[in-house]
Amino acid sequence: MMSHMRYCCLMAVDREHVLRSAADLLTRKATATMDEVAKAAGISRATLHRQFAGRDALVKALEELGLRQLEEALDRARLDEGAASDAVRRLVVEVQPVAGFLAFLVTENQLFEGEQQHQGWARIDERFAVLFRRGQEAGEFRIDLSPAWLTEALYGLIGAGAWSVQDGRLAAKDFSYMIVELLLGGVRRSVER
Amino acid sequence: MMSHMRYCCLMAVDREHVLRSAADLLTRKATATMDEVAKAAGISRATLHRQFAGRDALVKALEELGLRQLEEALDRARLDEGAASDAVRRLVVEVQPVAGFLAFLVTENQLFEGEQQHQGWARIDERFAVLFRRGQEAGEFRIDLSPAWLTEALYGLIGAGAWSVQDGRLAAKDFSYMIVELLLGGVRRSVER
DNA sequence: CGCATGTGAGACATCATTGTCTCATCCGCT
DNA sequence: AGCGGATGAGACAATGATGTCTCACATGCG
Repeated sequence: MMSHMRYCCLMAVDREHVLRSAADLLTRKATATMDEVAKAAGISRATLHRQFAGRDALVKALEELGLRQLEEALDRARLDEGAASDAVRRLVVEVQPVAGFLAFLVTENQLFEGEQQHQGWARIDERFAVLFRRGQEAGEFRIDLSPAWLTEALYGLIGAGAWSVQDGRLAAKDFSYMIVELLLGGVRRSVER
Repeated sequence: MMSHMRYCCLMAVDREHVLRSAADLLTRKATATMDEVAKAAGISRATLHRQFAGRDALVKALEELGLRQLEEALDRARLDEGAASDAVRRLVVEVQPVAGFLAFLVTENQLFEGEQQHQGWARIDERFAVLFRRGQEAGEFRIDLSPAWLTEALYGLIGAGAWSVQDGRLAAKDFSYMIVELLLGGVRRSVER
């Protein structure tokens, strides 16, 4: 099988592109139809159904790809090296390309009503929290804001950033600066800056 | 008309309660059925349909009430009085009761596909931005983070907070502290604290 | 008590979405 | 040119949501 690695128009690439546009669309309009998702991706509904059995399969694939890419971004950010502040900076930079995915996943993850919290998500939560805890123990971060809250807050900021970029209210090149500076330093002017 | 102000079980109150539970539910599960919305509010689907012609009417009412309550919260916060930092603090405190609404509105507001951005929303945006600009001009806030971004970021933080409280990851009493401290001071320890 | 109003439960037709199918077409490859 | 694989367009039934209806019941009021 797979004797020909040449693809007709696009193939493995297409799958990712489809998921990317689906995430973009579903982030804004969670009730979007399969037909709308297909059109947003520039393919027909038939092809969409060939790649993903149904809406559930699409969302699951969306989660898997998003979580995987997010984990890869965290790997690249080397969260356990150097100063925690710098690690946060690297983290946001690496996360930017997947920020759309992250925004979607954050809003959609509790969609799993009674089921257990997707464990892949818990792992990512933990990696964020570990970083913040490390910064606290190193005396670099304040200790009156819990790692769990900082994790949620960073999700929120990244989502807001992705959102703003998508709407043209924020230049993509300012994405990481705006997020990191606000998260680390806050809005208040301080003498040490 | 309206000769009897006595209500059977609840009436005007009920409407608000319905909208409140609808916001809570739809924030978590945007694809929720009218039937689910009705059950979440503790009423029958028939009654829900009597109060709101359909899903669109429900969402529109949701927006109107949410925006109105949000504006009222901003009024109470007296954003133009005293130090900008204190105004931010009052703002978050006043917004907390409507944070669920706000989280819903933020995610759902672009649901209006081609139509114009709901103008009521633009007004609220502006009030936030004015506050941040005032803080900057007073030398209280740093000037390298644009008021527009700070507005979006605060939405994100409030949403994350509402979200965390709803899931029990954050105590309701810590809501405003966690948000305000992070927004104003950031996570980095600084000498002036 | 009798009436009016609002409600819950359910039946029902209608509509939209979904999932599956077929068929014509296009493109890369041999 | 001929072939294989993938696609787009559309038909189709099945499913689910929606909107409207009726009826029985409860509650407040005169």
